Amino acid sequence: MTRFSFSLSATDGKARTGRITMKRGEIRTPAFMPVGTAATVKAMKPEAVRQTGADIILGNTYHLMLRPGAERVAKLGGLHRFMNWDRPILTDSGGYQVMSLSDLRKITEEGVSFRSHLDGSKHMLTPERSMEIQRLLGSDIVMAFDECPRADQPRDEIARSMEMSMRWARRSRDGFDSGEQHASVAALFGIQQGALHEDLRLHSAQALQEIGFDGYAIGGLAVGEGQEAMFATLDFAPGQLPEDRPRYLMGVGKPDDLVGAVERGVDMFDCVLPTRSGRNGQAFTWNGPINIRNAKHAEDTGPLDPRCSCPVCSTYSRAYLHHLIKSGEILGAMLMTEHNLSFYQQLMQAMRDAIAAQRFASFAAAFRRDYLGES
RNA sequence: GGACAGGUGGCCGAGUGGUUAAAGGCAGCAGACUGUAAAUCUGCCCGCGCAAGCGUACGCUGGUUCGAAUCCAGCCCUGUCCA
Repeated sequence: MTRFSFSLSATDGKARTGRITMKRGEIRTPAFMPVGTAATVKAMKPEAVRQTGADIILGNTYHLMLRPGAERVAKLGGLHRFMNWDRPILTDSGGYQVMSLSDLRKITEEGVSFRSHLDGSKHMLTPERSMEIQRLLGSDIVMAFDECPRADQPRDEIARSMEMSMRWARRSRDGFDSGEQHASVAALFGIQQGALHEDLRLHSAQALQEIGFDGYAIGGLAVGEGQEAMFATLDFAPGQLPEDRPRYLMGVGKPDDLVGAVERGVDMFDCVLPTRSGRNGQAFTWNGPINIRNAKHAEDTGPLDPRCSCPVCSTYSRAYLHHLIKSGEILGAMLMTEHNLSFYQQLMQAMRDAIAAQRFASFAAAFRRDYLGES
């Protein structure tokens, strides 16, 4: 059985649909991967995550190395067995925490030293250690260790950071390959940086291709630059990456971000939005996001979204969800998360179908009309 | 009937002469969330006004004072205890 293969079944404009085949299962693309940072997609049982249509979920190197610890997870049989998810898992390398925990870390050429946000203890993350942790976790898709810089950095800083991330990509490749047994079943993705600059993005794409990866991620977007700037970058960035490899836009995004990115040639996504926003009372619908806390839903007996086929929409009213979320009830977070993840998967399926049928442009236009309220 | 304690904005609760339209919390009304330090965070929250501002307001009535939620008197009410 193949370790990793990617095949396209149809393209429509720049949009592509196909599948990634791995030992633990298939990933239909374009794919949305729910985020399960700490060995759990928050508020969801793994079997419920699967029922939403997810083929693959995320875990996080940084969080899992702190708690419960990578060696402990390995001792317990790996992340899949630990959390009861037997399909592919992609693990982020800790690169995002270089940005999100910027007050708690120090960057050197060697790597990044973190002070734990849990207990203040010191931890070093290098490309080599990140590869080792992801191997101990038993990750199927391992991400190279990179630095994800904020959007507001000057060009010089973006260039310096990107160059270092490319050196770290080389070290990630070497570190990954040295774990031969794991490398025979898992895949390694490189991460393009360069923010909004076309020449830096190109330079980064070329550096990654010289090293060679199973897939290529677009990093450093959706970090505060705004959708217009992100789309402007996506007008060229995916095309700088190999056509025959999956292209993964990291950390994105809102439903309209996903449609716009697929339109520009992206194959994979992950984002905390459907899970986090769900817990915070925001539901995504074909007619745009709604805040279920709003008083106007208090006596609304209808579902979150009449066009949604998820178990939540076929069973529970907006009025009930309004009550649960306002009351801080755990079930509210569970049901909102389940709906949002289901909605995201229905959106991905609709995009895959539209590409296969060569009608992506009209699908996207209809989606925007309903979702954004455009005429 | 007596002795204590207490009555503050929808609720709880700080405040004991001016810097008090009155801390803080809750409730309420909105907003944000993009490779998860997030079941989190932010704003508004007496009335009128875009605003400056004006008007009301700390149980009630009266008093002291330049000035009172804060001091004094009487009254009303609540709680606990004693009869």
